[in-house]
Amino acid sequence: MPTPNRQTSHRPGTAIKIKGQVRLASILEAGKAVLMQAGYSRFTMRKVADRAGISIGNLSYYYGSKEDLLRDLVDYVINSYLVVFDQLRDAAGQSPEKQLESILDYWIEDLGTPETTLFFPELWALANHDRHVASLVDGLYARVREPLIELTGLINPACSPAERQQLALFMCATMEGLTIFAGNEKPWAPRRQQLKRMAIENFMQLIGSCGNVAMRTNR
Amino acid sequence: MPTPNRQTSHRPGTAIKIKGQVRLASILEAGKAVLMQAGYSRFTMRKVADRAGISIGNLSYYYGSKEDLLRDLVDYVINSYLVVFDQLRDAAGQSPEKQLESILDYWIEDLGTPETTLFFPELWALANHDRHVASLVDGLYARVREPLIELTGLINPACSPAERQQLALFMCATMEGLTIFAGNEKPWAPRRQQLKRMAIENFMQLIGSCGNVAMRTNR
Amino acid sequence: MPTPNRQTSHRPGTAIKIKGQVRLASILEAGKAVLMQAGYSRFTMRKVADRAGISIGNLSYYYGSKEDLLRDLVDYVINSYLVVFDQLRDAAGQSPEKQLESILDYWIEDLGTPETTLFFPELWALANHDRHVASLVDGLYARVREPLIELTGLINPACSPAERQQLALFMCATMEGLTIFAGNEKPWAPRRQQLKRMAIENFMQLIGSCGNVAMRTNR
Amino acid sequence: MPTPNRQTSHRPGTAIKIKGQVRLASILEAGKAVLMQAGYSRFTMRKVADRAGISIGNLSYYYGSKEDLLRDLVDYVINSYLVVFDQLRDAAGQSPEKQLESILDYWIEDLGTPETTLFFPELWALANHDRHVASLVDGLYARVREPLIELTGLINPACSPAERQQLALFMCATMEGLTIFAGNEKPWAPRRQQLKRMAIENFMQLIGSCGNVAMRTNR
DNA sequence: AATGAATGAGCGTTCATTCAT
DNA sequence: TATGAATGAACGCTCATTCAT
Repeated sequence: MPTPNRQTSHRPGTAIKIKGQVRLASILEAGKAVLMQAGYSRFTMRKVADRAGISIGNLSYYYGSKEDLLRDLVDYVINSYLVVFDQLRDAAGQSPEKQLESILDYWIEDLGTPETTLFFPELWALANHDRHVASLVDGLYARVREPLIELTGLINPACSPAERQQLALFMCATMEGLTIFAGNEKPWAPRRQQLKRMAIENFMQLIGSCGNVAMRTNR
Repeated sequence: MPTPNRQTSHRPGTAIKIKGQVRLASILEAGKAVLMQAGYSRFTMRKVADRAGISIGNLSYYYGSKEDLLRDLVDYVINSYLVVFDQLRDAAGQSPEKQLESILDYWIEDLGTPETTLFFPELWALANHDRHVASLVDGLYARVREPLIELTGLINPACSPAERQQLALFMCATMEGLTIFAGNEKPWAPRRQQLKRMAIENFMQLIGSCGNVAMRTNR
Repeated sequence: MPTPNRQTSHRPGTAIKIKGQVRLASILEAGKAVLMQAGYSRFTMRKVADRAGISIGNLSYYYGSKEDLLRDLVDYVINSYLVVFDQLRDAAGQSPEKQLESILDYWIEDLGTPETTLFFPELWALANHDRHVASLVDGLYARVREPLIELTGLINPACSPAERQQLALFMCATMEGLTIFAGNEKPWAPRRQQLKRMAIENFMQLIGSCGNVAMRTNR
Repeated sequence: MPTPNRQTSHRPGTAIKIKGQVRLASILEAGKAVLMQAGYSRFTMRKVADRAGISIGNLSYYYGSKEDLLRDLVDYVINSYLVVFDQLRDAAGQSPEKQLESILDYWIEDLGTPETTLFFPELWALANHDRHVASLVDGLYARVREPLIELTGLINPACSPAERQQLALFMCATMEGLTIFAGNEKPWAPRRQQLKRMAIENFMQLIGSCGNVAMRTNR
C-alpha cells in the first residue's frame, strides 16, 4: 500500500531548505487550527500568519494566494487522515470481522474529536464550491472505502464487487452522518457508544444479507 | 400537528405593509439562492440585495445586520423543509411500513436536489460556529425524527422508546450522510435508486431486529 | 426689552396647526437632548426622530435637511437662554452692584448644569465651521453683554463706552472659560462657589479700576 | 522639567522602520489639519488618508481604529503645546512679573492663530464625550497651570497654595474663554492687544489682592 | 527566508434624503 | 400630518495581495 502522495501547492522555489520545510509545516498546522476554529468564512491569511507566528508577507512568500494555501491545507489534513487509516489497515492480522469492527470503532471515536467534528463539515461545504477540494474529498473517501470493500468481500464472498462498493459507500455515509449528530459536543455525543454498537451490528447484518434475492433485483 | 412557527429577526417596524412583506419574502428567497450558490464564505449583503433587486440601503432597512438576515434565512429555509415533512406525515393512511418507505423515498429524492445538496452542508458548517443556527438545526432534526420514532414503534412494538429514538437518529445520520455522496452532481448520484433500496431494506431489518438480545446488552 | 425673535427654519407650510407646532417643539427638545448627549458628531436625524417618537419621514416633513434642523435647534436653545437672561435683567430693582452680582451668580450656577456644560462647547465648535451658527452665537453673546455693559456704566460712570464693552466681553470670556473647568462633572466643579466669589470680587475691582490712567494708555 | 511623554496608540508592529515613523508623523499632521478644518463631525479616515497622501488601507495599517487615531492625534497636538509651554518656562531669567507677563503674552498671541482657535473648541467638545480625551485635556491644563502657580507664589508669597491653584485656574479660564471671542477671525480679534493688557493688569491686581481678608472668608 | 509598508477592492453598516401612500 | 419603503453615497474597517528591503 503506497504512502499517500501529497500534492503541494506552495510557491515553487520555497521550502527548499530545512527551515523552509519546517515553516511550511507550521503554516499548515496553523491553517488547520484556524479553519477548524473560525470556519472557512472567517479563515483569513492574517489569522493563519498570526497563529504561525510569522508575518503576512512571509506567508505570502510560501503561498502566493489564499486558494493555494487552502488546497494545500485540505490536502495536508486529508493525508493525515489517510496515514492513520492506512496504519489501521496494516495493523490487522485478525479475522475480517474483527478488522472491520476495529476500523469502525476507530472511526466513530475519531468522529467524536473536535478536529474531525469541526473539519469535515467545512470540507463538505467547501467541496460544493471548489472543484479541487471536491476531487480531494472524493479521493479521500475512495481510499477510505478500499479496506471496507476488501473486508466486505472477505466476510461475505457472495457479495458482488458492485454490491461491495455500494455497501462501503453506505457505511461511509452513515459514519459521516453520525459526525453531525454525535460529533464533539453534539447532542448525541453521550450516546456515541450505543450508536457505535448499533452501527457495527447493522453493518454486519447488512453484509451478511448481501447476495440475497432482494438486493439483486433491478440493478 | 402544529404549523412550524417562524421567528423573524427583521428590524421591528419594517415589513408592516403588504409591500414590505412581499419584499421580505423576496429577500429571503434571494438570500437562500446566494447562500446555496456562493456558500456562506461569499454570502454578502450586497449579493443578496442585488439578487433581490433592491439597494443595500433597503436591505439594511429590513435586516439591521448580516447576522439577523442569516438567522432569519436559516429559520425560513428550515421551516420550508418542516412544512413539507409535516405534509408528508399527514398524507399517510397506509401501513406504517409503507408510510416509512414513502418518507425515506421522498427524503432521498430531495437530497438529490441542488437546493438540499448545497444548503445542508452550509448548515452543518454554520452550526459549528453559531449557537443559534445550531439550535435551529437541532430543532429541525428533532421534528424530522418524530414521525420516524412513531412509525418505528408501530412497525415493531417491541422497540423501547430509547431504542426508537436511537433508531430514528441512526436513520437520519445515514440519510444526511448520503447527501454528501449521492447529492446533486455527486459521484454516487447515478446510484441513488439503489442506495435508496438498500437504505429502506436495511432500516426495515434494523427495526425488525430491535428488541433482540443483541441490542439490549450493556445499555 | 423685546422678546427674543426666533428665526424658524422648518419647512414652509408645516407647523401650521396646533398639532404641528406641538410636534415642532417636541422635535427641538429631542434635538437638544441628542446634541447634548451624543455631541454633534453623533447627532443624527434618526436619533432625533427616535427621541421625538416620530418616524424619520415625519421629521423630514418638518425639516427638509439636517442643516435646517441644526440651525433651528441652535436658535431655539439660544433663545431659551436669552429668555432667562432677560427675565434676570427685568427682575432687578436693586443696586447695580447687586444686580450684577445676581447675574454672575445665576450664570455660574447655570454653567454647572449638564445642559450648559454639554451644549456650549458643541456650540463653540460648531460656530467654527458654520457661519450661520457663528452669527447666532455672536448674537447671543451680544445680548448677554447688554446688561453687563449697562450695569458697568451704572457702577462706574467713569468707564467709557468702549471700556465698558471690553469689560463686558472680558467677563463673558471668564465665565465661558469656567464652563470648561468648573462645569458639570468637571474637575473644578467642587470649587465652583469659591470661583464664583473670586470672579465677582475680581470683576468689581476691575470695574472700579476702569477710567484709571493705566487702562487708558495706548488705546 | 521632564519632556512631555507621548503615549502612542498606533498598531503594534508598525512604524518600526524610519519610513514608518515618518509616515506616522505625516498622518498625525494630516489628522490635525483635517480635525481643524472640518471639525470632528466631518473628521474621517478617508480625509486623513487623502491629506497624508496614502491609501485608507495604509492608514488602517498604522491605526486600527478611528478612536486610536483620534487619541494619538489629541495626544500629539497637546504635547506640541506642552513642548512650547515648557520652553517658555525655561526661557525665564527675569522677574516673576515679567515671566508671567511673557507667558500671558505668548498665550494670547497663540490663541489668535487658526490652529488654536480651531483646535481647542473641538477638544472641549470631544472631552465631554470621550473620557480619554478628557483626561488628556485635564493633563494639559494641569501642566499649563504649573508655571502659573509657581509664579503666583513668587509674586505674592502671601498667597496660600490653595489660593494659588485657584488663581491659576481662574487665569486659565479667562484665557481659554478669550479664544472663543478673540480667536482667529473672531469678532474681537481686532481688540486682542487691549484684551491682553486688560488681562495682564487684572491678573496682577488679582494676585496682589490675594491673602486679603475678603478672599479668605468661608473657605 | 522574512519583514514592514502599501494598495485598492470590498465588506457590513449608517446616514441624510426622497417618495408614495 | 404621518409613515413605511427606498436610495445611494459614504463611513470605518478588513482583506488578499504586492513589493522593496
